[in-house]
Amino acid sequence: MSYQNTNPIKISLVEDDNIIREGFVMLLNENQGFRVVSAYNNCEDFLRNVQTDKPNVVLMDIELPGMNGIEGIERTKKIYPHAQIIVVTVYENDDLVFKALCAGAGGYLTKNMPSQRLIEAIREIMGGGAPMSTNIARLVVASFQKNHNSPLSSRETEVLELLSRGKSYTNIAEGLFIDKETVRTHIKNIYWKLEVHSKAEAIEKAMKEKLI
Amino acid sequence: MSYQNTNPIKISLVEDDNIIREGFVMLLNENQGFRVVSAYNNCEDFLRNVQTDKPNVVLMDIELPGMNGIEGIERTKKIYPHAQIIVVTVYENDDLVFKALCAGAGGYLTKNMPSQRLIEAIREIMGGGAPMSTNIARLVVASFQKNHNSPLSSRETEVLELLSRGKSYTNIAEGLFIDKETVRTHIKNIYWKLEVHSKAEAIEKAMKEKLI
DNA sequence: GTAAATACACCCAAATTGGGTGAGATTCAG
DNA sequence: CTGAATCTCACCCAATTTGGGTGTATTTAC
Repeated sequence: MSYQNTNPIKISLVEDDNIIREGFVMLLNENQGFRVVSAYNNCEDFLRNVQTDKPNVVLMDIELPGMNGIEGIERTKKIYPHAQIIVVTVYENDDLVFKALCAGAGGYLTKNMPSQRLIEAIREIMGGGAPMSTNIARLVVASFQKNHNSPLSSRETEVLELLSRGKSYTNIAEGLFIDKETVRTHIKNIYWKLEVHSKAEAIEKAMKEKLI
Repeated sequence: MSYQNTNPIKISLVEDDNIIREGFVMLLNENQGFRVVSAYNNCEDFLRNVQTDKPNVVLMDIELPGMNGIEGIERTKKIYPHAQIIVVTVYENDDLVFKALCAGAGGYLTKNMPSQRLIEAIREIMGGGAPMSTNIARLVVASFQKNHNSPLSSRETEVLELLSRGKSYTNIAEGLFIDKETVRTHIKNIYWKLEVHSKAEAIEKAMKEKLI
């Protein structure tokens, strides 16, 4: 599949650093397959024009004057969901990564990448992928992994899992084909092991320690 | 960083197809930086030897005779957590991908990749990354994204979010600095909008439709 | 064979939940 | 500017849920 012989990929940039922004414009426009249709130093201006710019891909910074990038991603997805958004930032902070992805980012790159990586990333996201820097990919995958040293038995974990989905003791008992009293015993033991005294505390602690 | 001048990366294979397994062995051993220390056609044999094989990286198939790969990943992580596990399979099924990652896989490749991608992936995972096929990465990232056409208002979403963490009405009211009665009203409206009649149903539906 | 895990029983009181109905204040789009 | 949606609070009621206590029996794993 070659993009050279078809319509160029339309790109919008949102980046407040003039040097970097202009650098990206030049880098991308050099490439036959790409066309930078707009470049802004803030989200507000970008959002006002996104529906006329109609970009295929948006490269979005996070730290911006005025509205931040996370909010910007959310709003973009609301008014022009067709756009694929790649975050390009210096921040490798866990929290920010997940917030960006939850808000609708389709990729996440850190600025210390070689510039060629940017080109690849745009091709990747247009080809149905989700370009991420090495460390980001690891962060994302690690977020799925459970704690392999759980103090809870597998049955207890099962019970807590159902409890965390809002099920009542009765519900859980039915789901596991055991008596409600047995569920209660399990939950008492879970509370004792986790040193908590309520559903909410148990779920919070279990989430934090990746037990469920 | 060159692996050629240091200790080779030790690799174990778990793959029941003889042709593919032997193909991987040859491909990897051709490479100076790698050494295949063992290759099995089932998980059971692998698990018996992993502590003596001491692989850095394990390439694991999912569909296997006897114990399946997901179970295999879990057990491997229990008895030899040091190993980095890359799933190599034909299955691109959502459920399987997430189960594998939850179980402890650090990467996920589909078998239709060019063989060179396997080499890259092993280097990637040893370098702190999480190698994934294009479609898999998209699946994983998409799993974070919320539905941008939620029928719920932002306040209602906030309430449902707290409810899904096991909080009681009282808890939620305190957390949002509003009255318990207001929380009740929100929840009644949530139930009406989602056409459900209980906490568990609301959470289930909200999760399914990615409202929270 | 001992410890952990799993399962069940009964007591009790406080808290939670779901449903109904109504209503004032604010915000936002047409 | 107006009407719809949202956010806020109030009071009624009954059934269910929850957390804590204590005790027991069977199975499983090391």
